[in-house]
Amino acid sequence: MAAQKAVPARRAPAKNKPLRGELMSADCPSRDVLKHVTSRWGVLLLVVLMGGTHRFSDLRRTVGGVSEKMLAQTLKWLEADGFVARKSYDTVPPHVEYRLTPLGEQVGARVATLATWIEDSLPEILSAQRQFEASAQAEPADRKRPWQL
Amino acid sequence: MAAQKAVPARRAPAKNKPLRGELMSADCPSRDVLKHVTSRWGVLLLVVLMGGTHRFSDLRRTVGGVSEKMLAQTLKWLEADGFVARKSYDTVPPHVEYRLTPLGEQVGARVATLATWIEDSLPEILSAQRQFEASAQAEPADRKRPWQL
DNA sequence: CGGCATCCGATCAGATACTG
DNA sequence: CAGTATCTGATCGGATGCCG
Repeated sequence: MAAQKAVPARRAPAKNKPLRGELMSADCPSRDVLKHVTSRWGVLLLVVLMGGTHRFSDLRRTVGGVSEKMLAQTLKWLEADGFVARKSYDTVPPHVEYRLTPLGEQVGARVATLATWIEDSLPEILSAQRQFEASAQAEPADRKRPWQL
Repeated sequence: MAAQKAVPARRAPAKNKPLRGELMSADCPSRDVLKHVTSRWGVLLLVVLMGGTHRFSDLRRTVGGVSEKMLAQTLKWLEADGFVARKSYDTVPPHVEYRLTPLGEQVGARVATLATWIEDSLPEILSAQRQFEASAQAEPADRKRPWQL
């Protein structure tokens, strides 16, 4: 006997939300895709590639701080997920180009929207951060710490 | 005096892109915000909180696989960035509620858009993954593939 | 209940060196 | 130029235990 219910059916739909939430399942395959897409360099790579085809070294130069290893690694993830197409010209000095697939352009657009919003809203965010820090030390709850942090 | 240029001015605008690209700077503060928002649990938390106010244990139960430590950690990041508001009722059994701030709702909406797209497109993505794996072993060495998109 | 502190293993990520 | 391989340090992230 399966001890547990066949389908836990992530609880009754309730009156709550519009969120499909299969993503909340921990074993949902979406998690892996999300991981690649939202990875440190995945986001930046998708944004850059929204601008068109780029070469390996090109990407390396454009995305500040990325190492060759992580660039290759992340490109492989995105390629395996079907978001990036890799084209290799068999010339003397190797020449490889990367571009988004149609699928990649769709996810890239959404990632770019997020990234752009953050950039545009950075002033507000930084302001909110300062406010938080200020009120954080303003209410140490019960003055348990005389010293600042 | 500053030995280096005051403002490297991330290169001429060129004819290139709509990408502001301050994000590509490696030392851009946006990177940190992006890191919190796109972190493993940050994404899921924002999506869940788009559905309204939730308690700590509530979130713990809803987001499959998250540990208390990471939940607390991620909530703190998001709170410090001004995306999440934490409200603590001083009752006997502690009662703490988390909800999105107006700023958080904006970033949350974009994150949710991305997450939703991935869920909806999962069939296509999985299909693309299989295609890749298939053609990957079909061209083990130097067999160039006419990359079909 | 809602945390925080600690220990510890797993994974990430960078520097370096080497290959086609 | 475009990677791959390896070694190592940093960080992530989970389990446990304690406190308010």
